[in-house]
Amino acid sequence: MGASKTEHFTKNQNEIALLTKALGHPARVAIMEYLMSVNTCICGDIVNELPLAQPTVSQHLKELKNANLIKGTIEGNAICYCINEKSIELLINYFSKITTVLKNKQCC
Amino acid sequence: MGASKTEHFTKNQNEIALLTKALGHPARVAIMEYLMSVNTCICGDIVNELPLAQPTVSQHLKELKNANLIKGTIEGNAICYCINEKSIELLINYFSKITTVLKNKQCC
DNA sequence: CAACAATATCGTAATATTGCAATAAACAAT
DNA sequence: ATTGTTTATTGCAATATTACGATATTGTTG
Repeated sequence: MGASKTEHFTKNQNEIALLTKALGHPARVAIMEYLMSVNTCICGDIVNELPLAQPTVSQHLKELKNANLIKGTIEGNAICYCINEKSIELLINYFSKITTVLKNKQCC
Repeated sequence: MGASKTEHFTKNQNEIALLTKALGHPARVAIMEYLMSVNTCICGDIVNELPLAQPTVSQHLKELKNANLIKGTIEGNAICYCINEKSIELLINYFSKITTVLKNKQCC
């Protein structure tokens, strides 16, 4: 069918899936890394950094913003993007919880 | 076109994207959480825990295994699955690196 | 070996994603 | 007001994902 049965899963499971899905594309990982690499918010020139056409980059940015992984504020003509630290921390907490639980197991 | 231009991105970017993409579905997050919730490897009955048909679950397990997020070893008739701690740690390290870098910025 | 149990694979339909050309929208600057 | 710059939206083609019924595979047990 192709449509995810999101209604069968918990709110938290859907939230984690939304975040990780948004990161689940090399172009979007590259965007995050570029936002990370420069020492301020990025106003413009994200497109020039990627091997993709402008509409494609715009679409990827939209998805990242939709998942709350980045924030974008209009700065005159351009738009300033930067990483939403809270989402990254949420992911770190989630994965840390997993490893903590796994520490108390001895299999595999 | 629908095909990701993976060849334009770095090996690491593709690796992170592969891992996060594999997690980017609530059913697969639920599988991870179930593997985490019980105190041993799971032999069988993952299907009963999910609101999805057996072939669908099998497919999701295949994708998680493909991304190296879980390990599966044949145990007689059943298959023992458990989380691959290394991949989780890889993700924690990656996201931790991001927050560390962000700490040295003052924008947004 | 036949019957059963647990997983995997195949085939297929419904839907989603990816990518881009063309175009629009919003603002800046001359 | 016209021109240029930056970002978003639309429309569409190619491909990928999701889900599951039917069937195959593999190992267990009587």
